[in-house]
Amino acid sequence: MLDLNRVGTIPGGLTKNQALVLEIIEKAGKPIGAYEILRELGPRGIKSPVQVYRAVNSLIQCGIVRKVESMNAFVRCTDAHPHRGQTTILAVCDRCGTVVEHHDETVDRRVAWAEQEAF
Amino acid sequence: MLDLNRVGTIPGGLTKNQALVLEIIEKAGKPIGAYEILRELGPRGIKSPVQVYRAVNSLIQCGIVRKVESMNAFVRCTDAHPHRGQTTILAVCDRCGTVVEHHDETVDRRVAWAEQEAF
DNA sequence: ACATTCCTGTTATAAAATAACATAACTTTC
DNA sequence: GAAAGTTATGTTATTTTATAACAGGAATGT
Ligand SMILES: [Zn+2]
Ligand SMILES: [Zn+2]
Ligand SMILES: [Zn+2]
Ligand SMILES: [Zn+2]
Repeated sequence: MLDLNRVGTIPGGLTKNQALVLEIIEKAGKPIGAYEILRELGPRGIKSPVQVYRAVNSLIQCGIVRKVESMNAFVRCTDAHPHRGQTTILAVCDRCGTVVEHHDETVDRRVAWAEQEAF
Repeated sequence: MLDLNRVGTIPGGLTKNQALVLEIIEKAGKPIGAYEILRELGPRGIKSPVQVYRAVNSLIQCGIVRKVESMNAFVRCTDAHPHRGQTTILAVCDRCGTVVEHHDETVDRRVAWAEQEAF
């Protein structure tokens, strides 16, 4: 499971727990915290935070989920794309909480310098 | 204390605790967590997390300290500038942890759209 | 079958942040 | 200067977020 060659695709090759967590994140439609995911999945057998965190981290590795650092929450990526090399900006709506992901090439150039300097 | 008209200036008008916390953040020279600040200031009378968080939040309001969300840590702003209206990018060095703050006008333009849409 | 690797479950603990309440200090206003 | 209002402080307890450590189970390749 967790095929790194299929980064960004909507995979059928997800683990049971990974699929469960992804389902909840998608259903939410906006950033959702790990413990809220846990509550939602309690009735379906997920009983501890580690299980959620493991699944979420796998999904992030896959490139289909992002962490919104400022909210300690996780959100589904809208389209299939690799997060490696391409810098992204997350815009979070103050009202409804919806997230729009920008793939800003200008920022890429700006950050390129930083990467040269090992940032 | 905490004069919002003097945002971004190196103020003499800081509270005792605010001054203590700022001193530690400055001495660190890189992002430092609230609980590490607490440990450093224990010998000087700061005994609880709330005290640190209160001071740090005030300093952020003043615009002289920033939170690095991805690290749960706080860093001194290198130069005096308002954080309102001007979007900034924080580049964190993988090796030494030093932070460089970019004031990217291009990003400003990009985000302007988002603000129009109430993001 | 055997070794390897990855996913799983469980318990306990760490790390980060806030809630709630009481007191002290500093300003205004009269 | 006394009363009232505001802001900073101290203290205790609790919540929220995240990881450590260990044991068992399922898949995969040889
Ligand atoms: Zn994405
Ligand atoms: Zn909205
Ligand atoms: Zn700054
Ligand atoms: Zn460096």
